[in-house]
Amino acid sequence: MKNVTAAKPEISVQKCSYMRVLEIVSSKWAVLIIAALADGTKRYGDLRRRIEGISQKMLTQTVRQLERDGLVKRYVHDSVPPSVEYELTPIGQTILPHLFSMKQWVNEYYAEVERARQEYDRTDRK
Amino acid sequence: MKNVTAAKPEISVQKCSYMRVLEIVSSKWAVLIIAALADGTKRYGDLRRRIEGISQKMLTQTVRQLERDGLVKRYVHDSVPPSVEYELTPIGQTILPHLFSMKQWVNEYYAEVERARQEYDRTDRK
DNA sequence: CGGGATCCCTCCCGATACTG
DNA sequence: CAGTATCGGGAGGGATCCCG
Repeated sequence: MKNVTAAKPEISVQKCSYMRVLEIVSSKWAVLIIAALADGTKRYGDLRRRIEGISQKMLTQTVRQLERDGLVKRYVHDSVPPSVEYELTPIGQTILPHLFSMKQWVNEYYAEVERARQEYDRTDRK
Repeated sequence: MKNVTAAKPEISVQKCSYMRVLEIVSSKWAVLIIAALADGTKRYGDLRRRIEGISQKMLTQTVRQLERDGLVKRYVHDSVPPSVEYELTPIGQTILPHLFSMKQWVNEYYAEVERARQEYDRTDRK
């Protein structure tokens, strides 16, 4: 008779869906860029200004990755000075409700999380 | 008349809800641990075995952070050998539907994302 | 304006060894 | 069994300079 709690890694880092979520919306910048594009197309400089603290390197890099994943479309206008616009693709749009619902969750529970942290730091700290 | 696209960082790295989401469910390990605890209390070793590829350092560290945030409760049984169990708190439970729904999203769109990647690598690569 | 290319440094995290 | 402590490599990402 085998052990019921036998070793079977049910959550594989390689295959499981949760890893794929994080593979796509991995970085904080990815989430913020998608959020910034939620209400429509934006230019590069607009994004840069709207997302506080992002460096151009990370903006470019992350927006490229989102484009590669098919979540963001990049439009280059042949003009002087150059103008580049970014917008969410239909697939990119489909992730918005999930982000919104996560946002709702935070708005509802963040206060409790902060209380828990203070409690933890007060009692369990050495 | 002011510029309509004036510089107003609407998405602050410091304050916005999306950052708080990532602050709580930041790492991949956090998500995988919560997922592993979805169907009930687990012992330390069980978690370690169920989550493929996690080191004990990251398991301990992440589980501690989740405990600090009030998402996970840690039970220490005074026994020899020692036994420690982890389970989701009520707050921890409330995040599960969001994770599930993200999982659904991935299952629905991941194929398209992979297609987009291949397309991107084929055409836009140098 | 919208990037590309570099330098450089932090800190994440895995590996390893030890403990109550 | 369930951790803690320490070391070290490597990648993430910021700062800076340059370009079409």
